[in-house]
Amino acid sequence: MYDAKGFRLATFNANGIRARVPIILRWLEKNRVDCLCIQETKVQDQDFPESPFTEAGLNLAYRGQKAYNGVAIISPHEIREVKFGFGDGKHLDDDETRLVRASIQGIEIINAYVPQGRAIDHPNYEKKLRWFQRLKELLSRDYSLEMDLALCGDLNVAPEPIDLYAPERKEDHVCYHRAVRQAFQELIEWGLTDLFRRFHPDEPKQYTYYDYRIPKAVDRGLGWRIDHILTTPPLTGRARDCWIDMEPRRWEKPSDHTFLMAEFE
DNA sequence: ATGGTAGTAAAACTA
Repeated sequence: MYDAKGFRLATFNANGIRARVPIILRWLEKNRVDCLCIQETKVQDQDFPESPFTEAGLNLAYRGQKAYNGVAIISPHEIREVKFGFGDGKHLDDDETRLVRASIQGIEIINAYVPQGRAIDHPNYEKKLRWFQRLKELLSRDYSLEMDLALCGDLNVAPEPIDLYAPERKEDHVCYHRAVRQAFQELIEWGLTDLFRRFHPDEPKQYTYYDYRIPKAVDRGLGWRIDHILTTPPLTGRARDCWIDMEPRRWEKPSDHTFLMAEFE
């Protein structure tokens, strides 16, 4: 059922997991990933829809809060060493519902939902930039470049002009402003590879997020590549492909089919 | 058109 040699990893912003359970189950049936990282579950732990997944033989690790944030990992394998937040003793705000770490089949997983930032002159943007700084510190403290590590999730940053529509009009947007792009680059400089871009250099209009307030955003190509899978050198070496699952009009809403996937040997 | 809608959860917030 699952390829014993290979490992398939996916990330998905659910925007409310309770509304997405049927979609996720159907998607998992078709895609058979070894690990699915989810952001924006928007549900308290006591209300998390466990049984649809456990009855399908899947294991879960999740932490959420009422209405906002929330992260989860779903896997057919044992999910080991689950940790929430940065573990730096700071326990700031909503860290524990934005960051979950685990080890699955010997691969270290960091599933992150980076704060969106609201506006570049809003305090939340400072928080977002600090969040990237803390991610970098987390990498230095708890991980090494020799590990099989994937940092994935909704990082809320489009790294390059090719990664969003109308970049010339988005320079003051919290997901494209120079400071947040620089923060992303510092993760890359630590030694991670933007796996999607490695397999699709210079390929435009490959987006993982479409604002559902914009009519026909998918058809009009009004999207952003803000969800990412970043890998350490040994895991990059094992990677066979990375792609965005887009099957237009198969689902009702843009967010229903923007899974980012990677396959490793 | 600096708009719009989706989800959560019960009026208004985040994205």
